[in-house]
Amino acid sequence: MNLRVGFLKPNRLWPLSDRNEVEQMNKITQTKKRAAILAGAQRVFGREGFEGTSMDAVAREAKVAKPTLYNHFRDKNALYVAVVEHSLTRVRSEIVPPELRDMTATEGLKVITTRLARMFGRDDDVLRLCRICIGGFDRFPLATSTFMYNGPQRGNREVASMIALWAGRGELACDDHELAAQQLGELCKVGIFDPRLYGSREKASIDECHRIAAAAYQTFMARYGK
Amino acid sequence: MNLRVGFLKPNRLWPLSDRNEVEQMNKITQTKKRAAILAGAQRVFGREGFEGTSMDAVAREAKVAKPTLYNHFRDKNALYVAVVEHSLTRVRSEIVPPELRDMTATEGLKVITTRLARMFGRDDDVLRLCRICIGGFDRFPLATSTFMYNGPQRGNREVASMIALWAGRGELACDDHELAAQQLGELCKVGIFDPRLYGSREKASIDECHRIAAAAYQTFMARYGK
DNA sequence: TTCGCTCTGAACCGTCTAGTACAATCTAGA
DNA sequence: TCTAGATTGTACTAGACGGTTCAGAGCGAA
Repeated sequence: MNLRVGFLKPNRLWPLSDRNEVEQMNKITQTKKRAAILAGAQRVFGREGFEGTSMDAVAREAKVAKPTLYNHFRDKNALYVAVVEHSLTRVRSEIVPPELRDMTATEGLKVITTRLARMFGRDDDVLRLCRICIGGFDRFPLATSTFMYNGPQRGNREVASMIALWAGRGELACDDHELAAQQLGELCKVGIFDPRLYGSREKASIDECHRIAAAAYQTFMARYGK
Repeated sequence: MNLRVGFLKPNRLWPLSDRNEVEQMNKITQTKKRAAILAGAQRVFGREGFEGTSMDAVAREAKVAKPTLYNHFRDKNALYVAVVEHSLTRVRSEIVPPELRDMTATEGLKVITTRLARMFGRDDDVLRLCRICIGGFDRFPLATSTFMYNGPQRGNREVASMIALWAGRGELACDDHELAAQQLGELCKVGIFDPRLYGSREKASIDECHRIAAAAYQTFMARYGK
């Protein structure tokens, strides 16, 4: 792949700054195009991996002309990183909503396990994002570590802080909150995430997600409940 | 990529059958070369993915001339599938050894969790194989489903049958052996497998594997122990 | 309408890569 | 030593792909 940075034409969009107000007139169309490109690229990258994805394929999937791609993103690498970041912001869908702090451990953990199982079993964006990051860890270590930090680790920290809260209230018996949170997360993947990751099964049904969530809850409470 | 099947020269090796006895004289060298190619290809595929891997790179890694690659494997696809199969046979390293049947649940589960955690935290071949299969699920569904069937699913079945055995002896309280086995497996990944898969951490230390195994054991026994 | 901008489709360039051809060299048995 | 087959290095072909160029079309604002 040619990594040479092309000549920066002044009308290119990617700096996205230093634009006078007149240029805002087509902004809506532009952001629409940008969104279409990101969505299309996310699908193709998730399916084919970084090297397997051609810019022509992205253009086709996004129903956009190829120069438009390069009008919005400097090159394939930039598009890739943008896809990771974009997917991440969409995925950051509160596993731990604020109202959880007012719930008891038994109530709150039911909410958390249900949300987690549903994410692992049914969210296609999460799946694609994971595939993309696994495939790109070698070429884009920064994007991958951003994903790890803002994705799984952030989720774990949030769950761990809830567990700490409940433990502090005497509702759970747990020393290592971090470990407990990770165990809870893994328990919610059982049978519904890995097979999807390897492409060998379809999206789980809502019932199945509930079943897995309930099993995770039971096991977790057997260990850390009071 | 050109998928056209090339002309089959009669001295090509890949049918690996219909060979007269005289041809066996160089068999040792051949199998050595073949092994070198598979090992090298496994490394490169695991690092770079299918599309990111060039046959020249494999030849370089395996310290072999490019035509030798094609002397052993019809094309890149065949090499890829062979790598998956080969890694699988190596990886099929008894998580559930036969002597487990004579152990009690507490003893046996300690063995199983230790082996699982060690595999997830330290085995590079397993890691590469997972990456390869995740990256190739779309192009090689058969290879991936073979991997799922002979890898994770087979492991789960073996663990589940042991759990059933112990439950039958009254040492565990467990109805859904399959689910329990899957939960045990996931618990042994906690914090040591996913980060490696995403390339964001190194191999776990033996101590850390033991810690994770012990935590998995405790949680599992809290739920299913008597 | 004109101005300024983006989008489009197609053609194009340079590079990389899968796979092949070939002639020379090596290896092991007879 | 002879021989058959495997290996090697190099050079080649055909096609795919990243990225660019260009002329023209669409569109909102003044």
